[in-house]
Amino acid sequence: MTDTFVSNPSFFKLDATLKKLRNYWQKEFDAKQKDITVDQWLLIENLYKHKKTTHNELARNTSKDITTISRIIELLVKKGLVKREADSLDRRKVYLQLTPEGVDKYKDVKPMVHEMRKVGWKTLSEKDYNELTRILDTIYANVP
Amino acid sequence: MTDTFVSNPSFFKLDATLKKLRNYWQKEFDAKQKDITVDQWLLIENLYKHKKTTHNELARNTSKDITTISRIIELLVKKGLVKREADSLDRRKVYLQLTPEGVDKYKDVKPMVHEMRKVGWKTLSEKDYNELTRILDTIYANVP
DNA sequence: TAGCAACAGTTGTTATAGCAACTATTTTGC
DNA sequence: GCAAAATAGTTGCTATAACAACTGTTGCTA
Repeated sequence: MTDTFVSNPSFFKLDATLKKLRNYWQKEFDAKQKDITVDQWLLIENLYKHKKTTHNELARNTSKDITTISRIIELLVKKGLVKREADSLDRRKVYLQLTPEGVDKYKDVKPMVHEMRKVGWKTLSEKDYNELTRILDTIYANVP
Repeated sequence: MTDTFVSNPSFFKLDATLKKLRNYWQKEFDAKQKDITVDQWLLIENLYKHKKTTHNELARNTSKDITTISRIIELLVKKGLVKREADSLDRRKVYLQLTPEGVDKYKDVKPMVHEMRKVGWKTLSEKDYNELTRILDTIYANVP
């Protein structure tokens, strides 16, 4: 591993790519008046897959801070897309799940997300995808 | 390009990796009481390299919104690390440059940044780095 | 079983991200 | 020349990120 390449700004490149993707997604959401943010979408997607989870599980699944989850969920509840349900045995726990409107939102937005995911990859191969996954997983594992 | 791999969450992985890196850097900065954030560091690094730039140039160089630049610079000015200087010809323009304290901060923090950059890459090769760069650049170019 | 640690979640605060609207200049087009 | 457009930067607002401190609940253990 040479010095020059270590000094190269991969942090910057990750950041720039992620911002480009996030802005693209958000502009498409706004253009089609989906009335959600990218991160709100990520929680909706996760709640659709897991049906019934706690704040903690959602935080782990999405790589988000639990305080951030708490605040995004608050917004989704206000929008009527998510409902909270207290655990009858452990009164500290609150289960989260999509409302019927939340499920509708998922089904409404899902196709355009699928198309947008294709856009970033249109000139890349499955091998590229596996390489990216491998490298990012390795960096993730290397960092304390 | 198969459907399954398109639906895989590369967005999520980028986000998670970047957060891991950012949190690691921030914790190291805090532990050694450098009294800066990761993004403040990125601006300092950029100002050290370019000596004298405008808000606009800095925004382009760092892939940050110009309003974000404006606010981070405000914090750096308050800390005495950056100074603003009006252009004598075009009174709309403000040049930014590091103060002597800003240069000291750069030289103080630079070595640990260099070490931290190594940490993420310790089990990866230069070929991996080139692959990551190529793939991220391609995604960046693919996204409108 | 009393006390305390651990756990689940919320709230306060500061920072970054981005859009819209704004001021103040400079440039352009006629 | 002068009005309109473009440019440089700031401010207001909402959202996400993360830490610290907080409430309330449950589990552990001396």
